[in-house]
Amino acid sequence: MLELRALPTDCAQRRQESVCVGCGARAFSVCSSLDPADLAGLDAIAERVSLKAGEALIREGDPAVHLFNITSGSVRIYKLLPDGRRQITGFLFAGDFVGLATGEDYAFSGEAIEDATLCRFRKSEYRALVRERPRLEEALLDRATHELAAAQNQMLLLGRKTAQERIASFLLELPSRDPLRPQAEDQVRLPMTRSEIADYLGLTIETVSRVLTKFKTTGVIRLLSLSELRIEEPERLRDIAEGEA
Amino acid sequence: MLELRALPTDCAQRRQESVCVGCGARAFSVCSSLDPADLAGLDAIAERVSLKAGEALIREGDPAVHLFNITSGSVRIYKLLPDGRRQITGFLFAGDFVGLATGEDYAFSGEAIEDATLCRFRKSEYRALVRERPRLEEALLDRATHELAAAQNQMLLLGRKTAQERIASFLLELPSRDPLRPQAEDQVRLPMTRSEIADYLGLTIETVSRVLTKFKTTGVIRLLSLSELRIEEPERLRDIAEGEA
DNA sequence: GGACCGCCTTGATCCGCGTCAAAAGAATTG
DNA sequence: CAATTCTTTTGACGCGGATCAAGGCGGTCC
Repeated sequence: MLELRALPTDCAQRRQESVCVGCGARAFSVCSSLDPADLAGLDAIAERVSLKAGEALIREGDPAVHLFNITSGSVRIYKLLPDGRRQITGFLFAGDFVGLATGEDYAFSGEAIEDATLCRFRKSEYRALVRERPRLEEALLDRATHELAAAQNQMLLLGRKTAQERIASFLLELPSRDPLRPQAEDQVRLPMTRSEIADYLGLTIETVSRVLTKFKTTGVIRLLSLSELRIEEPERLRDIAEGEA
Repeated sequence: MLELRALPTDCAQRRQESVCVGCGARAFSVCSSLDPADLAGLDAIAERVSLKAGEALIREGDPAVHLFNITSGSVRIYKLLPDGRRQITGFLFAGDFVGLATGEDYAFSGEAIEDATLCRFRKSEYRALVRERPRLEEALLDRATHELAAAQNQMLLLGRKTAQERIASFLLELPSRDPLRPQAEDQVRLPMTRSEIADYLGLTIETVSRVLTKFKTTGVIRLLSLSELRIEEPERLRDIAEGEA
């Protein structure tokens, strides 16, 4: 199947272009570094996948055969300890690449938080393509670099910040994440549950809930609904996030 | 100076080759992916630097002008909160690359733990070189990938493991880190202080000390000196690290 | 609309690890 | 080698956040 698609027939070309060219997430993804000609090459090996909320994308320990680009929705990636303790290592949105930190086997699991659509690539084919497209490789390295910096911030958060500081940091970082839903900086959408926030911040749901309540009663934020809030005093929240309060 | 060195004169060539070709850390670093011809190009832009224990390499917030390859010794990289809380995000050894997770400015500080030697590159020159050497870029992406996987493990550790589990994990990961001092898997050298271990694991020095004492009294490890220990029961330590004890 | 169910909030209690304090080693210096 | 200083160990105590336990609040499904 895949080999057929890669044939440079008019039909295949047209069919494929219609996918990537019209992709709403292209501008935010590594694909943006490909010119139209290269894009066809990507198209040729891309499969579209859609997931319902909660469905798994990859499972820790499985052989890493696929890589993904998220085109809409959101995804959580996480690691588990044998007794079930979970650490969510990232929330990913449209444009994000899944599978960078991957060797032979997946080192983490990934599931859709909300309904999501993705582009799926065979790792072997993707690597071959990357090797011929220096700009794509550069874009991947760039992304890896950003993720490493983000990971270091998260280590600082997990290792040294209090519960209040963690949640303040989280609320400030989130709104800038989903490019398909650009929102005012002080408007925060929480597509994930309290339990997921807790597992991302190294806390329990009770603590997350309590701190949010405290932020609410002190007027720093306002809860519009369970999954929507607004930052009333960004200054104070920033101070809290950096431990200056 | 650098321009001069890059001139392809016989003299410069010889002088440069003598550095990289004889480099004891080459086999473990990204440089290993360069063939002898390319190595000369790297030589041309490399400066050798040596640091005494405690000296700073880069400082968080400074413009990121240099990148480094460690050729001997060890380095700590860390981030600080305004009030001085420190999170060490990594210990680096010979062959490790410093500056991957770097944008315009350094996002972390780096200091030598022990006396160390490094190769220093101007970021702009290094990037230019990388662009012409796909294999080097590939090697960098590979390294970034591994560091990302390691970062996710560290997030799991910081977010969800107990003090005992953290220290057990740490003791198991360390011996494999310094390629210039290959040691039996059960022999662990600790070039860093308790305070640095604590700041790496999100604990206090007191807790680190107490847990090590406990491991000692229960016979899991034996302290040979302050900075040298031996794992007596690797099995049990592995169980503890994964929360199965 | 009522009953169920999953998620979230709130309260009471507990405990692992941080904090504070002091003593015991190591390392460094003159 | 004595004196100083820094690091590590050990002990007593306290607190932030986990755990345990209800209760509230939407949703969804008959």
